[in-house]
Amino acid sequence: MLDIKALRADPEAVAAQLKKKGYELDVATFSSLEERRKAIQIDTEQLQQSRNSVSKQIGAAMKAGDKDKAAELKAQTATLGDDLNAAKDQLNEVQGAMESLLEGIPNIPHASVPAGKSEDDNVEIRRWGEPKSFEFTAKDHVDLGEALEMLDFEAAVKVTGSRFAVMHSDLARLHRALTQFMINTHVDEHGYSEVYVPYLVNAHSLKGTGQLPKFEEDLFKVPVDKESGNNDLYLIPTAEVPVTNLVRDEILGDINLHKKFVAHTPCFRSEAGSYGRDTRGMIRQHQFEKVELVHVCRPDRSEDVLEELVGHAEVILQKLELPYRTVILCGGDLGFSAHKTYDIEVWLPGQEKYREISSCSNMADFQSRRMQARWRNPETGRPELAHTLNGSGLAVGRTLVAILENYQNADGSITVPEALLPYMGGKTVLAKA
RNA sequence: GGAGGGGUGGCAGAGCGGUUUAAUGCACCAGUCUUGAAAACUGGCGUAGGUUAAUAGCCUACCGAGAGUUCGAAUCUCUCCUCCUCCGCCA
Repeated sequence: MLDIKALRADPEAVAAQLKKKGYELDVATFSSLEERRKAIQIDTEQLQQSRNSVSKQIGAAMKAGDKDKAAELKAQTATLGDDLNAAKDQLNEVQGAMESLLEGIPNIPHASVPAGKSEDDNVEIRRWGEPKSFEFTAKDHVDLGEALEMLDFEAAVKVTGSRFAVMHSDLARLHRALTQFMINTHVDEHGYSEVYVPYLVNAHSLKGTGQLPKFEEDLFKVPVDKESGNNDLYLIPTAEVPVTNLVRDEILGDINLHKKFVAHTPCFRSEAGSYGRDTRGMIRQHQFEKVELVHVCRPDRSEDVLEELVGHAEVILQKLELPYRTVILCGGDLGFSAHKTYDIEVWLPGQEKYREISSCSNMADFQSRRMQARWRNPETGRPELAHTLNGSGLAVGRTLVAILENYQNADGSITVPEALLPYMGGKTVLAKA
């Protein structure tokens, strides 16, 4: 959510910044709504004030035993109640309208975000590693995994449906090894605090991180009370939701506020609207594992923290010796809540393309404002909004895809990356039994 | 799943229809005293919104959440959430 005070002060300036994101802010609607809100709120509060004052006088009269005076004062309030209720209704309506308007406005992009409409306009920042040249025709992970009889999409269709996967034996172990390797690296070498969180969350949390109310169709909903639908839960689309919401409604006291969490969770996405995209293989699934990094920091640090965060994610690919490039997202490709985002794209020989494997974003105060995540600034002594950031470190399923395709051998076997050997119980190669 | 009891400021804890402007204690901050500290004493000490040049005043709201009764609700009623105790079931 944007700062309504900034919007009031200069809506045109905010609109100009949002334009970079391809979002047209309706300044006229905002301004007229704001004018109504102001008038109605002042009116309502004045009515409340007079009611409070009369009630107090009635109380005093009752106490003094002056029943006539009390009755007389009561008579005065005859229409006050109705007027007040009417005013309150109006106020609720206009405030509700203002809130939904605000909730629908995306975050403002950082000054360093390049202009552009789509992912084609993202700007490459750096490359690491050289795409390996094979002396044979490189296969994609589906052909490799199925030939090894370790990856089975048909079984997943039978058990559940499309966009799910079943993994067997050494491949399942490699998948698990990746998760352990990533978490250990972030905890032992990057100083993250490991956290285990629920995979089902309430609507309040999703509102805090910005998935609701706008993107409900991307989520899997789990009905709890079928009749009222009031307390329905949602499967998390990313650990960002439960982890970032740990600081919701908190005022953190740390003098140099900086929390770093790492969490491994499955992620569930309905992928509504992506029919036909990446239908082959494990690239786009309804369920996938992800190791997520979340930072909560003081506002003046978030720019630097974003650079640290991207670096931590990149280390995983470097240790796995997987070639990648890092891009900064252009305004048009930036997510709803993001202030600035770097994507890390890993080289996939099967597609001969760099594909997204991590997305690291500074949300600035956009999420904090929604969820009232604050810290006490020792310089002012007052609670101020913290900044939140998150990034994949990394998407486990896609990393597995990258390993299959980059570490494939001519006979269809897969060499285990050196960094994962300690987790593989002596296995050095994935080969057909 | 059944029975009962709770949710009040950073914490503990009173209040159970009307000067509540939420007592009191602890913690915290400032001051007095002191060479310094402690103790003692004095004062301060919530959050959000509105208005405003203002982080000055003033106003409004907030006692788990929402709705209701009332001139007036922390206090009464209803619904929900949540915690605790006991019983049952259970990885």
